[in-house]
Amino acid sequence: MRLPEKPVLEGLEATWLPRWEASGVYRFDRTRPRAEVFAIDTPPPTVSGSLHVGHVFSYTHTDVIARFHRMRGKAVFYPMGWDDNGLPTERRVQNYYGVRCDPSLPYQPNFVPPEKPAKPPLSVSRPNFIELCERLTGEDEKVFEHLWKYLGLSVDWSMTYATIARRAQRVSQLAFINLLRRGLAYQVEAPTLWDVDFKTAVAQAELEDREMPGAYHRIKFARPGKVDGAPAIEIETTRPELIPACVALVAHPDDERYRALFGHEVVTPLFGARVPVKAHPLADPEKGSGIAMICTFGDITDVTWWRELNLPVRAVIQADGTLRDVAWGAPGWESVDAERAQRHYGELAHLSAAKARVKIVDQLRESGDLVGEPRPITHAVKFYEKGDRPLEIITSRQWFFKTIEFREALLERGRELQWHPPYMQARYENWANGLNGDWCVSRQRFFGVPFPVWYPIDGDGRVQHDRPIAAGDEPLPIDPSTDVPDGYRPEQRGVPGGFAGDPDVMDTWATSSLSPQIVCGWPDDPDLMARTFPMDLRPQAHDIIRTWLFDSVLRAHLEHDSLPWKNAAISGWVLDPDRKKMSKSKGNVVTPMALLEEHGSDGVRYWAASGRPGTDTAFDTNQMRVGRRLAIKVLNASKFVLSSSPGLAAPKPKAEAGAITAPVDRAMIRNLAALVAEVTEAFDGYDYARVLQRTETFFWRFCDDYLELVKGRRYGDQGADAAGSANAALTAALSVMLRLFAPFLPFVTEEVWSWWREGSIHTAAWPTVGELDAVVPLGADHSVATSQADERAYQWATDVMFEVRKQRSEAKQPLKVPITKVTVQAEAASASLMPIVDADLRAALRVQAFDTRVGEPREIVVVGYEAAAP
RNA sequence: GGGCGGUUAGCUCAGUGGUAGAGCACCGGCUUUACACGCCGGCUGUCACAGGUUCGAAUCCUGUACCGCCCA
Repeated sequence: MRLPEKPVLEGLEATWLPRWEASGVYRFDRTRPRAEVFAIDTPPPTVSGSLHVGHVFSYTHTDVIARFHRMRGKAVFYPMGWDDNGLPTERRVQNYYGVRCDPSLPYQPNFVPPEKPAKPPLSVSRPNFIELCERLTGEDEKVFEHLWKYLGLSVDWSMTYATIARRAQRVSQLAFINLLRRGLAYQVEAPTLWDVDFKTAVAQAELEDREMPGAYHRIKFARPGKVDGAPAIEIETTRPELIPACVALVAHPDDERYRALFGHEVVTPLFGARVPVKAHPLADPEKGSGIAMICTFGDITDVTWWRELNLPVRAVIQADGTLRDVAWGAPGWESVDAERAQRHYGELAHLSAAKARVKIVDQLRESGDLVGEPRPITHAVKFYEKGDRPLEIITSRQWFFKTIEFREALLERGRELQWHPPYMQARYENWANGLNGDWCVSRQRFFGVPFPVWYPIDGDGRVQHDRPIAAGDEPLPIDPSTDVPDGYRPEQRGVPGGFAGDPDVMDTWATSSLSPQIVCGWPDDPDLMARTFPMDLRPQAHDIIRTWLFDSVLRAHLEHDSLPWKNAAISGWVLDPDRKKMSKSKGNVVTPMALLEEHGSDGVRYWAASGRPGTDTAFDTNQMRVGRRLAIKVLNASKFVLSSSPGLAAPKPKAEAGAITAPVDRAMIRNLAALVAEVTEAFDGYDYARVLQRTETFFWRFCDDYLELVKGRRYGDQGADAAGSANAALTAALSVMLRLFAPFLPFVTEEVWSWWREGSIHTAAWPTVGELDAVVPLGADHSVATSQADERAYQWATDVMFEVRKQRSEAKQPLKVPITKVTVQAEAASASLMPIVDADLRAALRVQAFDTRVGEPREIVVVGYEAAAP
């Protein structure tokens, strides 16, 4: 045993990280059967950003659980992933290098990116762009890995994956092909949510509502045939620029005001298009004038009306968000006055929706079709969560995964899953019940997993999207923009009679939702799959229940007819002192590395692990200081327990431990056994915060009360046997408490363990009640009566300590001044305990004598202090 | 508008029917032979509000207010 003279926390990370790496304590043992494995589906952080304190928070929760199961003897399967796939990486690369992707350019083999971001942005080919993405994410991943290791995550770094790497692409494409074969993946030309800046389709899961200023415009629709005198129909709309896209008006079937109009036609203002008036229950009689214009497409209700009422398409918004050219009078664009329509529309074409709105309001005002003035309102507008302008609905060809028809089965899967905390399941149910369409999985972007399909090109040069040529399983992953389908030659690409690759990439969630399959080796490593899948735990934050969690459940349900994991542990967020979510955009994010260096990894982990599952937690450096103090206390208390003769300059190993015979020692050990039972159960229920809190409380009382009480005795005041009992109890308790703390404070506990034990504490066995029972000698001592008597003695001793300490404090007497006498009056049951603890108390409190008598009420009085030396 | 969570000491939070708790902060004391990054002690409350159930409610029920989140 080698005890440091002055143990310190500083440098423990630098000491232990390389040793853990060298000894492979966190390496997954893949020879173990499924029952002995604990498999964790770790969230791959987005590499394009930077890790913030929220990541430190939630990843610590997972690590604490992983360490608990490792100590319980499980082979912990704990890989880390990097989410480098998709739009965030694209954006970061564009900004970092000052480039933009132009898919029409050829690949430049020796391309060197500009040292400083180019202005204006440099156009590069798609392969060059992807190289830059991989290069930058590679650098980011190194920084991330260093932080994770420094934090002490017990990840097996030999199993790291990336969501854009070949393995993830292969899994993603294989799963897609399987769905395609089963008819569960399909493509269709349909109105789809569309971001006009990113120029891509987006899914329902990526929407968010934002409160935006807008205005109701009251607009007249004329009734043909009754040119004069007949009252015009007035509708209200927030999007008057879509009047040229109007295909009908709609009112509620029961609305008396409009019932007579159903089946008749009205004429759009400015453009003179004849449109029918329809009835549909979704029309809200309370809203505006009770009759609405249906455009193709202003919002998702328009899509519903269009589909259910079998209306034609008259689309004006194009992919970039501007109004396209329209030839009024041509088929589909009939007008009662095509020339007038063209004149008005000509002023709108090529304007953005927002600018067209301003223009058309002028036109309506001039033509007299605007009733009154626009009425400003605030309303919820749908945005792509990463977007800057409102979503449009654009008709395009997109890939979908069937989702809606599995709604009930997915709800059942949600009920099958164990949620921690349980109420998070409501988020899942809420989302599943609110789904209004299948999952749109194609994205019109560059950096992502391509769809492994091509299309034949017919003799006239038309791409035959309804006859996709799917890649076979074996060559996957493939890139249809460079690879060639079976039966074709490269030079046939893009020519009549040849083929064309699918140009889109998959929604990143379509790949991320396969993280269990990616890490568990599906389908290429069935042996690993059998040992790890379905996994034990999915840890994640609650904001991505509707995306990552839901999609993962869907994919496992479709591919394996099972849940992907048994448990979902949902972390809360880190809130700043104003109770707002910490985020980069608010500028309130703290650099994690600086925190770890200032407070120590153990200190930061203590703060994180204090946040209960699912609960949002305030960012609180004070808690990190508390954690740091706890770690220091562990060092010092351990040194005391393990040393003897502390008066000597160099501590020596303590005397041999003996049989635990002193009642207070037995009581402490039994209390610790009760703690072990309680916290083990809490850990099994994923309530790590309770484990930490209970263990901490016990430990601190152990230091302040038990340690002080037995200090004199363990140095031999009462003879060798009495010292042996104290030393045995101290040592056993230390061993157990260190292991209870090990998942939370991996550095300091490993340091102390290394002073006196072989091997890593992190592969040591989790403490059991049985091992503590075993250190107290078996026999009559184990009777309930003896246990209770021991506990009363311990309790009585702490009561006396408290009272005497209080009086000494009130008398402002230094501890070194001996108390000459303490008179004690107590009920017989307590007074009779005095002989058992008398010697311990006299040493701990510097009391020369206790004068005890039976009586009530209980009174403990310090009679006097020895006169201080002159 | 619907749903979920929260509201306890100045701050951060425990506390699932039985005398309101911890840490931090604050005040006083103590260089004590593991630790001054420490130790001992003290102060601190309309448990958001209003009803109800109960012998008894921070805890269970109903409603209200406010905060946060999810979904429309």
